[in-house]
Amino acid sequence: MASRGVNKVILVGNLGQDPEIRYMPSGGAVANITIATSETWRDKATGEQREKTEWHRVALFGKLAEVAGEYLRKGSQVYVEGQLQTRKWQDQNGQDRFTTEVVVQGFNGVMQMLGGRGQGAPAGGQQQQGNWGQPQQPAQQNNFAPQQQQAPQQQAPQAAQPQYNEPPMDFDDDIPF
Amino acid sequence: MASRGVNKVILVGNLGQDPEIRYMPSGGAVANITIATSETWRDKATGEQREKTEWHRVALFGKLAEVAGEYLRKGSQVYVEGQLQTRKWQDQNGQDRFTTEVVVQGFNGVMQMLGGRGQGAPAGGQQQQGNWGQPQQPAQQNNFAPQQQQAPQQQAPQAAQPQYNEPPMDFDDDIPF
Amino acid sequence: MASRGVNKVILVGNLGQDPEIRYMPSGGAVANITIATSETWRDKATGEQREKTEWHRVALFGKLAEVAGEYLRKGSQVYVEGQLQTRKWQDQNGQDRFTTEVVVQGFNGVMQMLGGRGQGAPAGGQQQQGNWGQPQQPAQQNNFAPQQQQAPQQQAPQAAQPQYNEPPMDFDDDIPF
Amino acid sequence: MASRGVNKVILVGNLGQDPEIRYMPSGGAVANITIATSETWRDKATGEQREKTEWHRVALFGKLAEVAGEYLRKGSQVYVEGQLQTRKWQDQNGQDRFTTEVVVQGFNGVMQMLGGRGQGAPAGGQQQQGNWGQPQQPAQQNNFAPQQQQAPQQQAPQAAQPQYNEPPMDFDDDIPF
DNA sequence: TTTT
DNA sequence: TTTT
Repeated sequence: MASRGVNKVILVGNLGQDPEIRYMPSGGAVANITIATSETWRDKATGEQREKTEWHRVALFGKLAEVAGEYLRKGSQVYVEGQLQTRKWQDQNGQDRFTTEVVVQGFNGVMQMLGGRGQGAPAGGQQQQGNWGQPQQPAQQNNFAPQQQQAPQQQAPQAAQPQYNEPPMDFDDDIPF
Repeated sequence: MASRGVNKVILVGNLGQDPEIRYMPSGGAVANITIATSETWRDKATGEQREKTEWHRVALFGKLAEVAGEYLRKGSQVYVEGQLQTRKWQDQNGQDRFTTEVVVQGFNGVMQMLGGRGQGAPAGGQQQQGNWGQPQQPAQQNNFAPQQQQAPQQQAPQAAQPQYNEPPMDFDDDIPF
Repeated sequence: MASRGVNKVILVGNLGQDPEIRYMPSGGAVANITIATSETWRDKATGEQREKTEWHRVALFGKLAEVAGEYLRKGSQVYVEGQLQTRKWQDQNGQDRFTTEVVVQGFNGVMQMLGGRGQGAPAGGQQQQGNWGQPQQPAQQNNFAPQQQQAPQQQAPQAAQPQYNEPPMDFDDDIPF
Repeated sequence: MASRGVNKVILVGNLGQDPEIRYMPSGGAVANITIATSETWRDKATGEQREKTEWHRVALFGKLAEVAGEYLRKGSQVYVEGQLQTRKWQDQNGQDRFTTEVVVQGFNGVMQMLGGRGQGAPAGGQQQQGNWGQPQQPAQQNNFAPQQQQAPQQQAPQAAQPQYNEPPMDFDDDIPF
């Protein structure tokens, strides 16, 4: 995998609902989540406090999807880092439609649960420590060069290929996707 | 303006076409550009080199829009930093449609032309060196300043409110957003 | 203000100690905090779980400093976005020393407390839920607005000039700055 | 590898000098570069244009170091994404000193040369500024390609592959808008 | 020390 | 010095 340019999205927000987990034919997990970010400001004219919430559709793959499915819940606060991806699908009338998502995958992808113990309680169990990334050598200045190149690999094809061609999740009407 | 969460997009890529500049009733400029980022990889099955290009719809506002209109051209390489925004509109059948864009505005927004003198020639003239960050005409600059810098409190609402409620640029049907 | 290039740091981590608040001659607040980020990995040779913590020196200015002083505490989880800045100072022997910090200021700067009610209790009171991003007293909020939002042109110079010329916080000897 | 928190630095700037390449006992390459970012503003008091340049010390490892050594030169414009790291060393008096660097490595690390041929590096012609637009030894370049592409598990190297040596996207008919 |  |  080589990339030309930079395509990066960073979100910190709360889940609008529980993650939806699916499995691809390959067996790989996919987690769809929606993350809310919002801004508040005081309306100049009326002096009232106003708020606007932006909903982000996020798709996590592989190990990150599993972790999301296990530990994230509606309301969970999360940090995600991924890339923008627009995919095409057909609506019931056969018309082309497009959906833009934030795709989070091993390499380029990061998912960090925030808030500590207080939220995002694991589904009936304690959180497994730090295994979802892919074990590898730390950023130790002295020994990584060799190890950097050892494990990362299975991710790239995933990153470049179309992930899946299905219609978007169906949400409530007022959610913008 | 206060924000809850983080909503950030960083792109480095090349413009697919010249910017389209419009002006809002308020006089503020809006520039629509499309940025390509791409990834290449070798297909595991066929061994062929493959490439996938992602096109990003980006909307710049105010001063950044003016600079974009003046200096960016099809093929220009650019760094933009903005936020994801999905807006709703009605297609010709009255059906709700959604378009996701990267919105780049004064505060949270950054736009940096890359590559130096070689590209992004100013419209109808040679590009002035090192001046593209600030319009050459102070008058121009001052026209925008009130909205962007001297009255930034106006920025927050702009940032939070729907930027403009117009149908998306009319493009070909096969456009991925 | 115009910038050439991009200088951006994004950190999510926990405070090693309570913020240290100071005030500049101008009256502006400065908050110094240290943020820990860490990585864990399994040692290939020994098979043991290992961890490496990186400590970041962060300086917040103006309103963000005030908020930090009011709501952040040792252990608080926080998202900060700022820029790298290296400043020069003289040690007791008159030798030049350099300290690199993450500077977080109004414009380019972002500070978001994470984790909700569970942590970072406000000094001497219970933290209101979902309100920690904005002081409860509108008066407070308005007090800061003039400096940060209504007169942002004053921010740019601040951002570009050396923020303060003092020796770094004195920490324990083993702290990496 | 698992990380707690986020430690991310994004820089776009120009090299102050040619990269310095070293090799570790393991054989892995390390490239040290310095990147300048700057801000300009108008001094409120004097009305003069002022500029402040920030210099960043960046260390690239492994494949990215090799690419940097081969293609980057003094003046080259580059995008790097890495993490902050402070390391301890002893000066000639045996005193502890600390140096903070941006460490760029395979996974978390990104290095993208900017400007393409448009910016100055003509193909096999006179080099305008630096030579990084075109590989000096094509053989060398080809050495990397096979590894990157035939063994995708060696992703880190792939990430470091020369991006810019491919034909320009042709922005013609196949553009989705 | 870069760049404009 | 944090956190898990």
